[in-house]
Amino acid sequence: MTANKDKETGSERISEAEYAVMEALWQRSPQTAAEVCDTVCEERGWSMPTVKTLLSRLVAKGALATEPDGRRFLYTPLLERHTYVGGESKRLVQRLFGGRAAPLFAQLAENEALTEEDIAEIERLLREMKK
Amino acid sequence: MTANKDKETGSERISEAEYAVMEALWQRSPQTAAEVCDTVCEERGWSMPTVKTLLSRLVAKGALATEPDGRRFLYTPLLERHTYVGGESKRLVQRLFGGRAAPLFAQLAENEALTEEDIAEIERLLREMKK
DNA sequence: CTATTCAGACTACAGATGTAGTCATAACGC
DNA sequence: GCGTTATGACTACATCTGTAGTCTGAATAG
Repeated sequence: MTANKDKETGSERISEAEYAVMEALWQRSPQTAAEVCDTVCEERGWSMPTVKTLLSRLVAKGALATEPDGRRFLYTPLLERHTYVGGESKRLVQRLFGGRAAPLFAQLAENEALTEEDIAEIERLLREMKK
Repeated sequence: MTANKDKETGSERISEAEYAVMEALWQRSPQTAAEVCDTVCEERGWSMPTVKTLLSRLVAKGALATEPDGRRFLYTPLLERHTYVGGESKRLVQRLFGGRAAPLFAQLAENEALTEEDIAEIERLLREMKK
């Protein structure tokens, strides 16, 4: 997985369209191209060629693995959702908040992006962190 | 400023290179193109034409205003840093965390991206929010 | 066995982005 | 007033991203 990790932190990033495909496969994999399209094409307004392109690019980026199944491939993520999401979060914090999380939190609080459930959850996490 | 706000939330986004230019002008404005270059060119490895292009694109996007000063322009942000940063934060949360902030917080906590100062600050903010 | 199908491989193109070069001219300096 | 200069306007090109079309042939179906 080390090589895969390099891909994530290197210059090849997963684009937003590619992320939508990854999300579908994180939820359920392995899947064929047609199955992925069933999952995302209606909601994204894509057609099958689009999905196939994105899958192909993700394979080239090392984010997906392929397993032949008859004449088609079964696609499986090599890049974990957790890894991707963590990288993107950290990147935003570093890029816009000087690497500090508190200003981000303040920003979200100010935008009323924090629900009561969020607050309760964060408090619980803070308590755990103090142990 | 309403029109400007539309620009931010519309399809025209500020790219990363453009953001670097904005950051320089948020720190100090108005500035001329040459002054902006003095600020960012060495650190980014850019030359003057690059900065000029980015400034020009930002003006076209409505993020910067120009004021003639002799044969050159003084550039001033129309898009506030606060607005931009808030939009990007919200966008990440919506895109990767289903619109919920707590999972983002948990992610940052897990990545050891939270300093003790961050935690203290967040606790303070939580207390204020409960008033 | 044959006809059909479907999915990967390959291609296309527009727009966005990153980085930079060229040129004309109004402003500047002497 | 004249020569110089700096800067905006315009252009260039490579890469990335978004979206999709075409084609071939191996797998599939009958």
